[in-house]
Amino acid sequence: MNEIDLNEAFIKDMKRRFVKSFLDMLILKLIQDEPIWGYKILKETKKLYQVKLRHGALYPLLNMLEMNGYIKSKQELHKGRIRKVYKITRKGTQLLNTYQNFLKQQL
Amino acid sequence: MNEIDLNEAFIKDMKRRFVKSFLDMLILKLIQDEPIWGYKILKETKKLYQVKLRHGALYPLLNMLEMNGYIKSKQELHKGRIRKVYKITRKGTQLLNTYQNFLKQQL
DNA sequence: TACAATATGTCCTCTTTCGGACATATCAAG
DNA sequence: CTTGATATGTCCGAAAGAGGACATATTGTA
Repeated sequence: MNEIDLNEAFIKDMKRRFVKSFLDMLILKLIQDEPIWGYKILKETKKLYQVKLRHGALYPLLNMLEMNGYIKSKQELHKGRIRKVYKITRKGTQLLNTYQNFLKQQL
Repeated sequence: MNEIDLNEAFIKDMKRRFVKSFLDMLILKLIQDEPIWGYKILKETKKLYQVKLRHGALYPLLNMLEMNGYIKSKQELHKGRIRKVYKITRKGTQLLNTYQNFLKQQL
């Protein structure tokens, strides 16, 4: 492995660590951008972040975020299937702001 | 728990997660600031970061960083006790730069 | 002379996390 | 009419990680 490959592997590892630790915040950020449902989050993250997000990890996480009042779901019927479309709450927005301020301090 | 306490608890949790995921980078940063040995790192982090860093976690980490060529140790005799004083290598400095650039992109 | 501090190291168990399997239902396309 | 996509959910065994114990040696202090 040359230096460039090592660097790419390192960045990939940083990404992996970051997603592992702050997945809930990244999901919250996605929901803040636009109301979205679980299945679409799976597709979006696959496309945008090259992150293998398991649905078995995502759905419990979304339910937890809602239980804590950071997001709020609304059932929408779309072509015979029920979607749980989430949008961020004021409490969720506040949390995300605190998170972003925290991150800035780490630089 | 009121809102302020919740926020403080959240920041504390973010800190915990960050240290958990990027401890090696934080240690590397400390070594970059000035050559330092393990025991002093334990004292410094306790004082500065309010992080309970176990020596049983730190020493293997330092050895791993040296094995990978990011830091280099030099044994120094101080009042009859041997200290392994570490300083950062060029490879280590490059790694830290990559890490910091990565972090900036996460904002 | 015993206890706290300095200094570095390993090891083993408990807990947490992860990845994949199991589960269910509808719809669209071949 | 079966397979793939959409959509959401639980569960469990394996792997990884954390925390504290074990280990050793010297120095400073009460």
